[in-house]
Amino acid sequence: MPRRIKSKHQLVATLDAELLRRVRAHGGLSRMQLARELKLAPSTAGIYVDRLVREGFLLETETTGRATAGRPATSLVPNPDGGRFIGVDFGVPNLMATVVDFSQRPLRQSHTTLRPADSAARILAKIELAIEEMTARDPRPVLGIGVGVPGTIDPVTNVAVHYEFTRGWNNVPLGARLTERFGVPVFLENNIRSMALAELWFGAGRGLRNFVCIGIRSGIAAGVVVNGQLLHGAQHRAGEIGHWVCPVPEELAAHPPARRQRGWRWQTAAKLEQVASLSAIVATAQRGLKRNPKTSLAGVKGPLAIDDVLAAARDGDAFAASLVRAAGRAHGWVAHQINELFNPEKIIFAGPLADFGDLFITTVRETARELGGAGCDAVIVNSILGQYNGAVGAAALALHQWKPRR
Amino acid sequence: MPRRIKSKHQLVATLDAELLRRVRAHGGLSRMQLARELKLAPSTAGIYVDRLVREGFLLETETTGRATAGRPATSLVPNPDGGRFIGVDFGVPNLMATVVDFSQRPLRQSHTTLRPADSAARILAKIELAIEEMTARDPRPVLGIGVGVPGTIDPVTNVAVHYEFTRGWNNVPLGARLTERFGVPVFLENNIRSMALAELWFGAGRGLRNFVCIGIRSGIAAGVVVNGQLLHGAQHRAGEIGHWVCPVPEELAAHPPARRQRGWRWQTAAKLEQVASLSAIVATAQRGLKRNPKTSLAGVKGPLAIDDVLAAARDGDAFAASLVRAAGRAHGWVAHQINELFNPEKIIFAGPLADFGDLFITTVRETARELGGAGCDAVIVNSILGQYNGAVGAAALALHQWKPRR
DNA sequence: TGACAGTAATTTCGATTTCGAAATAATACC
DNA sequence: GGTATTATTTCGAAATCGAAATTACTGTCA
Repeated sequence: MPRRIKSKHQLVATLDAELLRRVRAHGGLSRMQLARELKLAPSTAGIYVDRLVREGFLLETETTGRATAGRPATSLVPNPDGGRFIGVDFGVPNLMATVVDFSQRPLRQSHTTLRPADSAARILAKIELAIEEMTARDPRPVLGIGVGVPGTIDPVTNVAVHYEFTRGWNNVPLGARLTERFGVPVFLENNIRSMALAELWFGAGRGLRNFVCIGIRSGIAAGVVVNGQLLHGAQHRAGEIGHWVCPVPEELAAHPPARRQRGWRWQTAAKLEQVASLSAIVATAQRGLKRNPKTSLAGVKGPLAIDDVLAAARDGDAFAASLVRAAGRAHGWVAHQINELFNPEKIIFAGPLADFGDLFITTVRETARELGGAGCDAVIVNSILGQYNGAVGAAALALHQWKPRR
Repeated sequence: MPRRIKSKHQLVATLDAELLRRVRAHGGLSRMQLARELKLAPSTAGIYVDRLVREGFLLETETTGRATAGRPATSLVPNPDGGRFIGVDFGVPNLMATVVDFSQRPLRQSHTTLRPADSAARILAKIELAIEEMTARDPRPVLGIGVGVPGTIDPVTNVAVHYEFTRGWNNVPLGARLTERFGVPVFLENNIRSMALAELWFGAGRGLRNFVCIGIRSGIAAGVVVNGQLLHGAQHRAGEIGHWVCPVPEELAAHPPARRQRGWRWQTAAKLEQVASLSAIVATAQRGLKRNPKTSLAGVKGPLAIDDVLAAARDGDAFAASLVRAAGRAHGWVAHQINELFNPEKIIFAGPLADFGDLFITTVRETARELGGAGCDAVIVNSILGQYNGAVGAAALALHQWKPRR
């Protein structure tokens, strides 16, 4: 007789949640399929499902056309009215929020900006405002809140431990604060990791057990999924590839090189973030304006923004395009390193460069293939989830942890 | 992040096996401690322990001096006579074998060499011979065999899939072959990963949940432990950092550089393995003999071996020492990258360079600290397990999977 | 068209496992 | 000797299993 390690308590505690997760992931499963997936006796699966149906969290749906013999399965889907979850994701310039229903469909979204000068208190206030906005004029209960936070967090105490680019952002008791304010469970996660969760549950990572999501915004970080689970590291600081010391594509080097080495340059001090993040690209563009008088970027009023560079590249501006391509080379190197180390099924790029289109990702692929010799096993793709990516992942974080109280 | 149900077949196969693992790890646990660790009711823990004692796999030991009030706990330890396990680890030049008893104490070890020209069949024969030698003149039953194999393996089918440096080493049904021959369960693992297992269970990784073990032999690879489990990757090919494209320390560059860049050099094509593996170091030493007439290495007869270089470095030869230091720099860069990506508790170096002493590891630490700016969170250490490292890990692999049949 | 075989999902219903709380055991400290 | 404290065992209750019904279909053949 096979013995289970999970005690009754632990099993009961998580079985409801796990069952709901599977149903959400597949969008409709029968009792038998659930029993097989969770390795439960059919009778046990039945007991749980029946209870969740009775409580209004699952709906039994009519079986759609089958052609197989045998009693048709009754499909179970999450009841959209089971409750709502809120997700917030913020980074240096943007704060995104979303509400999703119980079947994880987004109901509403909002977007505000944060200023680099904003204090921790100000950011907290803006988060609370965004959450209120999401719950306004909708009587259905909110069951949980997820927040994607830049920097390191402690998912046990729900404290935002540190973020290097916001003053005073140290040991902010974000979880406690929001729980107190809204009276529902709050879950924190690092924001690149919540992007990875979004990929895992809705995006290019659906159904995969091993993939890496690389988020390129003002910083660069990786969310790593191993065996279907997020990698956190000893101090929840895993994925900081922005600090990787990397080769520098010619075009992105701070000073023109003395001598070309097949288009790359090595500097001891070059961190990936200072080379191929959005802010680094903008800075390089700014520096290069004089040397590239023909570029359409010269006509931009005020300080350059990444959107200017991307728009110019899209319109065929050679200088802007060369910068995008150079960033693609740097990230191709990253993809190669990650592929060799993790051997993931996919490497997913997220952020404005990914939303931008083919020029970037094609260069990434080419570079990774070149460096890999035999080729790169991992499929390299752009995220297709768009900019609410992190917020949706954060909402799903709360949604996926939630379980009915027994 | 999904808290996954450890259902019966998933993470922890059976309570019996898990219980034995815990007892081995702690070297003596009471029923209560086991119940707490495994989150079982005390009564349940009691049932399992009693049965294992009855069957002769656990021994109840006298309680050693305590000072606490309350009924003293009866400590449980594995019965050394519960059975023996054999571990084999082979790489390009060496084949190591060991037998351990049921309490994972090594009983005997052996060492043979393989020649690069050896065919797959010849290697298989040598493995079988080594195993026989281990079981000879000892009537106690062998319960399992673990093998650390270079290259990729499939732990499900127990096939050695591929190894680039051995001719004909493709889809070798090593597991089936040995099971048939010896009639016991056989487990395969990649050999760097079995080194990591040895560290996890006996070495510098004891008690840690997140660490990385870097093995430097004729190739370079990493065994990664995340949440107490080995990382395998989608095709069981994770950890191939030997293929990483890396900066090249001056001293190890194939051609003297045109211009120094703070002691490093970047080449698009430089793979870590071609720069800082044992064979690369030997090759560089050989190449550098002419330019360094004063080195004691010039006096070595025949082709250089890595031991010559290490011995010379230990004796104060400046050229040899500079090569060791340069390898340390390269691996310091590796440690930095790994630290940022995984945020492990430790980074453990294994192989002759680690056995060699401080010169190497100190340079690694310094370089990692420099590159990390704020410093490197992970503790960087040498393995202290010596060269039977992988064999012991392989034996433990079998030992830890084993469970009494019910 | 309607019995009937075939098939697969679900339920039913004891059997088994595991739990949880209370009882018991074995010590230290007073 | 009594009390406090912790480990282990006891024992009824709850969870889960597994195999055997039962149900609800499809397809086939008279």
